[in-house]
Amino acid sequence: MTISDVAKAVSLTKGTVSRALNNYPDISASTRQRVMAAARDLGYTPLAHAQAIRTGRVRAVGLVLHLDQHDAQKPFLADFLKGITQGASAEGWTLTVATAETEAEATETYRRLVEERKADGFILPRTKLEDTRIAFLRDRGVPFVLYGRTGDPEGCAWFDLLGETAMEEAVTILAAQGHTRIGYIGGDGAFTYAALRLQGYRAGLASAGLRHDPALEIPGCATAQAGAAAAQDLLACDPAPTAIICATDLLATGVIRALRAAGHRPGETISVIGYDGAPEAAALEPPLSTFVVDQQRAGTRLSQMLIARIRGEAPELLRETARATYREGGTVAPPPGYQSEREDPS
Amino acid sequence: MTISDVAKAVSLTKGTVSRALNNYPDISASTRQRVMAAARDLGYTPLAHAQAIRTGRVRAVGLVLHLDQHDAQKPFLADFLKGITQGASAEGWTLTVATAETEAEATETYRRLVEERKADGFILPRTKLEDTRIAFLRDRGVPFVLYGRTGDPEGCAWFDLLGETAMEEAVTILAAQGHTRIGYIGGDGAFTYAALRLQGYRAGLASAGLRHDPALEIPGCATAQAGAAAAQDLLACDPAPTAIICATDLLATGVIRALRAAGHRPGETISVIGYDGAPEAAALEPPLSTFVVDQQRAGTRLSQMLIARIRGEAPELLRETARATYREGGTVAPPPGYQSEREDPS
DNA sequence: CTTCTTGCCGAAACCGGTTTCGGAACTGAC
DNA sequence: GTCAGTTCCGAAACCGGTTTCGGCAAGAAG
Repeated sequence: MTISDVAKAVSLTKGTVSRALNNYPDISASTRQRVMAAARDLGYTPLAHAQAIRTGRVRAVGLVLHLDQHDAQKPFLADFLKGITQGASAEGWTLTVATAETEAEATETYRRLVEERKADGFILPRTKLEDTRIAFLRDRGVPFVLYGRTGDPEGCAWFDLLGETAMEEAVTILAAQGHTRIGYIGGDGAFTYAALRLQGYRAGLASAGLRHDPALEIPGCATAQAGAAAAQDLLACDPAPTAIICATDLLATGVIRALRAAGHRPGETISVIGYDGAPEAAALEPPLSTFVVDQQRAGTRLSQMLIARIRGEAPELLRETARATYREGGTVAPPPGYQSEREDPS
Repeated sequence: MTISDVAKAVSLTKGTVSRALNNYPDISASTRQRVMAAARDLGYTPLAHAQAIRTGRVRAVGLVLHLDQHDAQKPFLADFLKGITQGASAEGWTLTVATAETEAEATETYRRLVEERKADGFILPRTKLEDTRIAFLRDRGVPFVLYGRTGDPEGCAWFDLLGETAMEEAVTILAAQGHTRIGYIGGDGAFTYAALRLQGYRAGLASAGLRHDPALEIPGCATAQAGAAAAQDLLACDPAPTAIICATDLLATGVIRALRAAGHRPGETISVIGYDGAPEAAALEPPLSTFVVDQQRAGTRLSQMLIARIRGEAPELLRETARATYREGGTVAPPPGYQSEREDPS
């Protein structure tokens, strides 16, 4: 069933049918109706690649997953993909997925997808402060949207969650419970989110009127093991923190394991707050108190924004942030022996 | 950089260049060398969609993820995708991903992908005994490969794991520890894997010389909650089972929660074996003893087989199975009070 | 020296769409 | 009644490849 078949059915030329279906203004309303009805009745759908040869658009968004061994993105991948495909298919677009392990392999993959034109643009997850992917795509003039922010935002569109706000809120929550020594275990500093969340932690301390002790701040942790080791270091401080904020739930799982091994009971003798809303952390006993990210919505917005970007929208107009919502688990409690000083207006 | 540019550079026509690059026999070796060198130097890569218009192939494998709320596939998705894309990209193919929540939406999605020709064939995960997707694609003559088996294998190619063998092995392992009353909690009966694993459980009982008690067999569980409820039912049996085999790790997490709530200590007072190798189950304390599935390899084989199928290989020649490997966690122990009757050759 | 192959490449059709261009028919103004 | 301006569609070029077909030239056979 080609466009020529439709043209024959309505006794028009394929060029006219094409213009009718694409809402060209030089087609009369009656003809347009007739063509559209015939196309529907005959079950005609244009071949995406046949259109692409002239329009240059394959109507596909690209996503290259960076799957090294410790990828914190894994648990949310299904929701994220669901969001992307929903946003894309609402516009008649599809999703092309590829994977890469190293940064070099990733660049090579982008290059291949661009040259073969398997995608019209890309969603870039896990952005870094200095990101070679951005440089590469910017250089080639390929549209892209960041999931996260980056060092040089020139010409970049993005969607991101305000991790810094969440970390600040975490400090506030813990301070309200009476904690004064709050530790922080941060993520890999190459990623933008890690820097922002660390800033948020510090801002939270400041606004809570708490002193910033560099010894309680352990950035640069990428794995659950690293989180566990960092937790041990924090426990060795004097005085030890009574609460620990983790930049990711992955770190938090390692932290909780280490705390248990050290004889602590998270949610009783010590408090822990994570970030992500990972299912692994929700399955713990007690469930981790954490900030839940709506990955599906992120995916949807990203694909919508990317399509807009490809259609010519200025990147400066495509910058959006959202907030993660705090989910009470069971790992937050007042510090041991703390007497809540209730407000007493009398 | 088009094929015409290459043709101009070597003073040939684009038809000749095309034939040279595609290894047609009527091109002299010297010319072929010259063309290929020029193409490489100029950085020429054919546009996939431009080729597709004549060849009818877009060189893309399709995958429609069935993401209802209780999708057991989520945790492995990253590995699975990694495998698929690696198998595909080795042949110069890519992966087109879509999602669907209901079966009707899935069919509609397949239809759209087929009509727009966004994929040349499909990998069908989570096969059912009676699968509407198979009927649909078979009817349309669209190539596909099953991840799992199905009721009517006519014209089907597949890759699958021998879940039945694993379940049989699970019984054997538990019987060797001295268990005689071994419960089984099975998955949703609509899926082929559920029926096969149940068969494997029964076969294991038979070969271990254990009586099959229907009361210890609770099939049709889809969620962790259902698993927890089933565990409570099993504990209410008289005598209660001393070990429980779960068709999936998802069920096992619910089972273990219920067992704990009932005062049991998995790995001491009761034994549990799962299946899948899910990270959530590995994060438990103690880690779940389970059968680990190499999802990445499954993905790789599936994409390789699908490409072969699309190239014309007979489906009967594309049927392959693999085995899940048992991973000792910490949830298996002899039944309480059981004295191991050691082999005593004296 | 013919004639028949064979090897090798050019020319052109083709795939299924989109887009440009030009002209016929109709309209309205004078 | 003429003429300019619209409206609307046909014709054909075009996108970037692939594939078919035919023919020229060189080599082999007689």
